[in-house]
Amino acid sequence: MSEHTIESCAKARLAIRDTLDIVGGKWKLILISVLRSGKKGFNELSREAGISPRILSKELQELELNGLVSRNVCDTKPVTVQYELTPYSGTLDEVLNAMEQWGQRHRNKIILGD
Amino acid sequence: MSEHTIESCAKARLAIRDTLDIVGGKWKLILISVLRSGKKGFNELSREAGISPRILSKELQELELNGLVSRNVCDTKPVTVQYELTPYSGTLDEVLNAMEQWGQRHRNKIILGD
DNA sequence: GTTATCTGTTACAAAAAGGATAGTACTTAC
DNA sequence: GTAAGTACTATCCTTTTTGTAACAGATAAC
Repeated sequence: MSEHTIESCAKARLAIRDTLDIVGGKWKLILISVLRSGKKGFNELSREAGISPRILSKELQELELNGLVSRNVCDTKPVTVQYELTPYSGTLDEVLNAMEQWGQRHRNKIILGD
Repeated sequence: MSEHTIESCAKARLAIRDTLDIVGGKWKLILISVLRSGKKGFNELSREAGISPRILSKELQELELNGLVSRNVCDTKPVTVQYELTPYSGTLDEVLNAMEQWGQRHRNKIILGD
């Protein structure tokens, strides 16, 4: 695990690129993070994440395409749609947790004067 | 840890955004991954990572600014520069490992027919 | 019928990111 | 002095990403 040969790093790079292709960018991980507190409607997501409808629509489609989010249309008065994390999205938990922890620690490090 | 309240998710989102600000984008994590196999020169990095000098220069400056990479000028015949991971970059190990694992598993899942 | 809510889409614009190519400055080898 | 290697930088351009604003279709409330 702590070996970093040239070949093992080539594999690592490929894997990282793959991951970035799926959840890279400004919004994917944020949206998943938001959805962790439960299923949400479209406008709800837009407000909570601070993302414009246009981008949100695109991001959700990509997340759904990659099996990370499910979209359920509810037969309510004004048709509502519920977005929800899939079980498969749980495989990203380690990534999300690691990034959350690092972000918090780094922020502390900066605040405490580098 | 498995609680995902609205407030805890707000914190999580902030932390994730912080992390993305530092190591987001197409190259940062790739470069760190490459440097895990040892210190590298500028052209060496450019070749191994497949990144153009202009972008490489910019990315390295940002990584150095954030204390993740150190730049050492060597007093050799043609002046060479060695880029190396700092100890602090080790705090990203969990993030990198998690992303590597996820990328590999996801690739397998896709190859094996989704 | 006007207004409001919900889920989006469309058209347009701006900004950020990334890439290609060439060139600079220095040194060493031939 | 010519070529080649080091480490970049400058310029220009394309692509990608993100954002803003408006609008559409459907239903309900007033």
